[in-house]
Amino acid sequence: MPAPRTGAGARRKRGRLSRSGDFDRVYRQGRSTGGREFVVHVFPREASLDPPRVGLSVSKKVGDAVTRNRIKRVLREAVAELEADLAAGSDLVITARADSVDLDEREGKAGVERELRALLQRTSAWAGGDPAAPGATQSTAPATATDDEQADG
RNA sequence: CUGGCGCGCUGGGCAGCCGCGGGACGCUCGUCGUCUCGAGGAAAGUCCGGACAUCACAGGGCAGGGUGGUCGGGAGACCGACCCGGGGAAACCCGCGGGAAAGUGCCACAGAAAUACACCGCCGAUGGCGCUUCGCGCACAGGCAAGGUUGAAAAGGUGCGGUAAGAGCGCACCGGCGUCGUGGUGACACGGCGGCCAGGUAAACCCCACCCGAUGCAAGACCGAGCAGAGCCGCUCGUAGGCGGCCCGCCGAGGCUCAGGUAGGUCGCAAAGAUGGAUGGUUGCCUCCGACAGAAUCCGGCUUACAGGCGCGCUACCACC
Repeated sequence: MPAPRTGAGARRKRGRLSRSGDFDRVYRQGRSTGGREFVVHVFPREASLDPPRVGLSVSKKVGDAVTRNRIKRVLREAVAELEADLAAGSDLVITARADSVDLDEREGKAGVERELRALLQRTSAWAGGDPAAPGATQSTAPATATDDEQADG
């Protein structure tokens, strides 16, 4: 019995969002904000001690396989720079839109990082930036927030 | 040299800093260290084939589908050489590929007629009629398919002979067909002879020869929560069981086993090898870095896309030296 547990635990990459169920939870129950190039969904989990997890979504609308790989790599580099700013225990999904290709061609990683930072600052406002009392705020806030976002988008 | 033609290679490099995935080794066992490997010629389209896997399957046939010049290789729808048709001065390039005398269908419009005809015509030798006598006239019987008309195409073409007019009826050459000979493994080529009877379409049905079981790594194999199911033990007589091994003490209504197999995991899976999916970011220099494009079970082939650069071979009409 111990063998599969350690094997699974060692394989799990930290800071990555996996499982389509996790994605669905972020989309359905999280809040979102978007710009011209990216959309960010955020969902605070209960266990706040875990490091934040980030998932990337780059659809075929963005471009062919080479283009999509490029966008994902630049996004990963940018996220690595901004990781310290992320609230612990939160899941977020970053979706690239078609205009992100132009941004990358013009400014590269620096432009992507700048846009992403702007979006994440907005999310940190409603995440409270306060990991001390996450359980109380999260139980009430997400339900209404989800409705607002769905109406907007 | 220049122009033309064919083939092959390459598909940014170097340096600094910061990163990512796999593997091996090491230890102070971790958010560790060292070493090492880490996208393509097409990774693409998924058009073929093979391996592998599960299911089906005595043998044979039908249906359905695929392939189609020859020879050699091969698992092949692939490759090489050759044959055939066309282009070029040449190197070379492009194209097609069993069978249309087994049968059926179709061939619009036009045209008299589309494998079959007689509209306009020609003749009227022979027979008939009239005049009349070795002949002439009529165009009734009949003969003809040369000429005209239509068309992409009218049952070989041109010429001479021949005839009443004509006709491969005869002859010469050409074309096609058959046959014989020679050369070639063969497709086929060349030559002799024969008689003239035969349109196209098979990516229309069809006929002939050969080949083909189905599904595809989300194949498939193993482990396996939870829920429900079956069996056994136990249910206040504080028992079964639990509190890390034992005793006391406490808690106590459930506990254990089973096959099946969901979520999930492992394997399949690799000298790149993931399973939200690594192979990157940034700075500087190289006068410029810029094409098409990102592995997902593996291996062949085909097809398609492609900036720039490099090399080799062949050819010589015209122009230049």
